[in-house]
Amino acid sequence: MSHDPTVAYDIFAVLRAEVVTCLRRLLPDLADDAFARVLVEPPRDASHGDMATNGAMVVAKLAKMPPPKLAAELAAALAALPMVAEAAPAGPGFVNIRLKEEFLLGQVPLLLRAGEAYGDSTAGGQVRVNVEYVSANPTGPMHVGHCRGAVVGDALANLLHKAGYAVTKEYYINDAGAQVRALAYAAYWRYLQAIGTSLTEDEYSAQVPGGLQYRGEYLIPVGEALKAEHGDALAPGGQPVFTEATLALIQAQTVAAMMVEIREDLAALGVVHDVFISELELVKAGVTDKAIAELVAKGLVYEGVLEPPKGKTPEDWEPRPQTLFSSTAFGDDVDRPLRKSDGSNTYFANDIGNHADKIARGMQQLVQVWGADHGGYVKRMQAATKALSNGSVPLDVVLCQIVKVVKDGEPVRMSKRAGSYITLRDLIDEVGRDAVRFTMLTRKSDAQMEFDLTKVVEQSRENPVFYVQYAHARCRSVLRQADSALTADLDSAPLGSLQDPAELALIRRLTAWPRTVEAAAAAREPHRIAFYLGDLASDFHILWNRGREDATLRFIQAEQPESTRARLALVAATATVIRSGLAVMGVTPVEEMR
RNA sequence: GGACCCGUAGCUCAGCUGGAUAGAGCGCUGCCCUCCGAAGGCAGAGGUCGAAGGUUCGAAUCCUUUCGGGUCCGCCA
Repeated sequence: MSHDPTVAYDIFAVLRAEVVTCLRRLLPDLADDAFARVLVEPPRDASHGDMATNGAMVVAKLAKMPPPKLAAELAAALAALPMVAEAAPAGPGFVNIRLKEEFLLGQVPLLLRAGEAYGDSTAGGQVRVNVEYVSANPTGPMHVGHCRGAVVGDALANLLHKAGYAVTKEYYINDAGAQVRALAYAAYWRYLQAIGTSLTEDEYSAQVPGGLQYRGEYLIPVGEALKAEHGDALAPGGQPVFTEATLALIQAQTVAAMMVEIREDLAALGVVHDVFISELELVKAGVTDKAIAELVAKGLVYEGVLEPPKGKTPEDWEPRPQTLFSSTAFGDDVDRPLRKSDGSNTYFANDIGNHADKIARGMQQLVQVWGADHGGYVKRMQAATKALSNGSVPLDVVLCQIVKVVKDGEPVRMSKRAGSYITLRDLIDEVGRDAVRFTMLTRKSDAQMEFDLTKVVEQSRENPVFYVQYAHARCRSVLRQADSALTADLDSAPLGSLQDPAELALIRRLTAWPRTVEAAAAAREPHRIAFYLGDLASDFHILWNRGREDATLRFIQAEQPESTRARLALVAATATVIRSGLAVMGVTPVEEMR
């Protein structure tokens, strides 16, 4: 494999290519796909070397050779490579690889030249990926329930971008259903109050279909704004007029006001979407009808009667014919309704329009970040996407489990602003944006999480937010304290003096950053970045602590400018990778701890 | 009744898409600060990976069954 030796790259990918080349030469009769499962990874035990490959074991069967024998031959071939110091068969057929020191150390200057772009990958091939996340109903301020999805989605989008995908960050505004209509009624009430109505809240509520919802105070400014713009024209004499025109007008203005607020909340969290798509606009533009017509044309829509759910039958269940999409043809459990009994579209039908629109805009892969309560919705949407794209556009859904907010172990419930729940703003005000973002990524998204307001701001080893930030601050501190003559052009510093196991371990960790990015992106698991940074910080702190016991291991050595420069290069490289990782997470690196 | 997610050390969680003797932090036990980098550091104990089968050279990881927890199951989004 050829690669530009002046550009930083994933050395694991380089070695993997070499392993495959060697295997091909040893086994010329094997087909290419025989090597698909060949891996080159860091060994579990560092004493095994820098890398290990399962290549011999993976192809041994097809090659009709005992794995250890093939491993021995592979090791001999690998040992001849210029960057390899030693390659030896081990265990059931692994080959352990020890890299030449200059090759390993040589990664540091490449990394420094790449800067925060280190770890950028071409794996995505600039494939157009649409990542939709948050998509909270525009019916009120964002609350903590939206927070995890917002952070996970944003970090995932950043991650995919870094991995070489052409990413669109998207927000789908659910501004067409019964919920936003209920919102319009609620805003109407605040408007009536603003212009001075004789109605009581209960009297008004009695006139509203389904009763008055969304009673939080956050709609008061909307009522005031409606008054400022329309006077009492929307309710002459303070009496409500429930015409479609009036309600639609109020609804549009209220949704717009809520979206302003939601965008502000998101901005406070550092989340900025590229595209906001309106459900209502898609329906009006005929996108939704067209998408469903497409399904009809494919013979995937029919009138039918669904079986009641087994076990727990709803009280008011009545079998009735419905317009159904044949999602079972694509792996769903039952076919899904597209129309409500009043003839209007179900949420699912409109969401089909949403996904059709993404496909029509040329998206090649779709990612949805949803709350766990939407788990039952995954198969039907994947079915619809498959049908619409003839299987060419995959839809991945990342489900985020519930976050329980606690303080000192006690559940926290009430919001200062909105009464019934904790707003996103409350959370950010309490612990800060960076702590929120980092902490939301310290668990797999499909695992439940407890968010402890006390622990996430604690300055201790057990708080990963602090631990990683501290490592970066220490790096920066060292670089500030060093003589500026020593910190110039660190990418040309001779590094031969880096010999301590802790130093080499840190370098190995740094070289694992590109493959970490690729693997995390492939798995759609941004939490892996947080864990990698925790490991990297740990390696760095270990090295720092060694300097306490052994003064010769301190970074700045007054009498040793050359080894000082080598270490400063390593420190700068560490800071660079931490920043690179934090950038994916959307967390600001700090220069000092305060 | 069914679908999806989770179950790994006393606790909170990783485990790089099937690899070597299953890891980390906290907690626990024992050491280590006159001073030069202690918002700590070093070492140790602690596991039938919920259970039982299966697939294969090899399983915490894949399949089946089962037990516990969560989410959800036509006109909410």
